[in-house]
Amino acid sequence: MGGVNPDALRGHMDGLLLSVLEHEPLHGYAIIEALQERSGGALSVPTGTVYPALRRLERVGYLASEWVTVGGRKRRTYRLTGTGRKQLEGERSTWRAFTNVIGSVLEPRRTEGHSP
Amino acid sequence: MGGVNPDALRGHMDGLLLSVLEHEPLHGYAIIEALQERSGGALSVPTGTVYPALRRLERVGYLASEWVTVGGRKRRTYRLTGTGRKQLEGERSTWRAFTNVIGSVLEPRRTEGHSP
DNA sequence: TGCCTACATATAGAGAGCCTACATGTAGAC
DNA sequence: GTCTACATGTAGGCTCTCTATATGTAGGCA
Repeated sequence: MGGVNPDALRGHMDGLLLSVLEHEPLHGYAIIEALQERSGGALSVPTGTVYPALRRLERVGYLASEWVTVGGRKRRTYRLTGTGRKQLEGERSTWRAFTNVIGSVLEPRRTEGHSP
Repeated sequence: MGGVNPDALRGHMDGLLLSVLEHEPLHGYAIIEALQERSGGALSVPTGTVYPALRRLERVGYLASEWVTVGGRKRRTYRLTGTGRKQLEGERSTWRAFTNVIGSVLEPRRTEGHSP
């Protein structure tokens, strides 16, 4: 449990972050919780990964952020931009292609398949 | 063609290499071709990735190698060891878990159906 | 009052592995 | 003799993720 190999996460973090922001803006801390919840507890992404990644995604224009104060606490709330939304679509089709490619090599007999 | 994001490959290379060696020993160059063939041309893994990776896998005991001369050409031929075979099993179940986790976050509640 | 936990953001530095680019060499075709 | 395919290998760079640390607020509780 909680056991996703960090190396394997490489290159998929962006899609995960964009995905949890698809329907509502969230701040970093809430994003981490959302990832954990959506994955059934399997994803525990440390703050040192998430905060820099969010800034990077904002820098390239996929996200936009603003400071919001709630109950005396300051939160930097991120939302998807238009290009971010397009990028999310791209991440999803890339993901499907990726799983097909790796799957075809790793488990040659299985042409398709998602669940056991 | 050749369109798998290098970053995404991180942490999956081992499984791919072990997998193509499952049923027969191969040398590095042939492994690269096998990866390309099995993936339908999508995987073009450069020599600078494969050769060091094979050495690493040998160092940790998943592979064993020997020099073979064929038609005047020297090949270092790799084969799976016993632990390598076990590791391959591990890589496969890790892969299934990984796709489930990422998939659950990236494409929530879409288990079937296939809309464009 | 002081302490602890949960909430919340951020950065520095390390680590690892995949890539580009280059170096080296043989065999066979033309 | 030159070119392509075959074949292996290393050096150095890049980038992302992680660990560890720093900072600060709010609320419960003894």
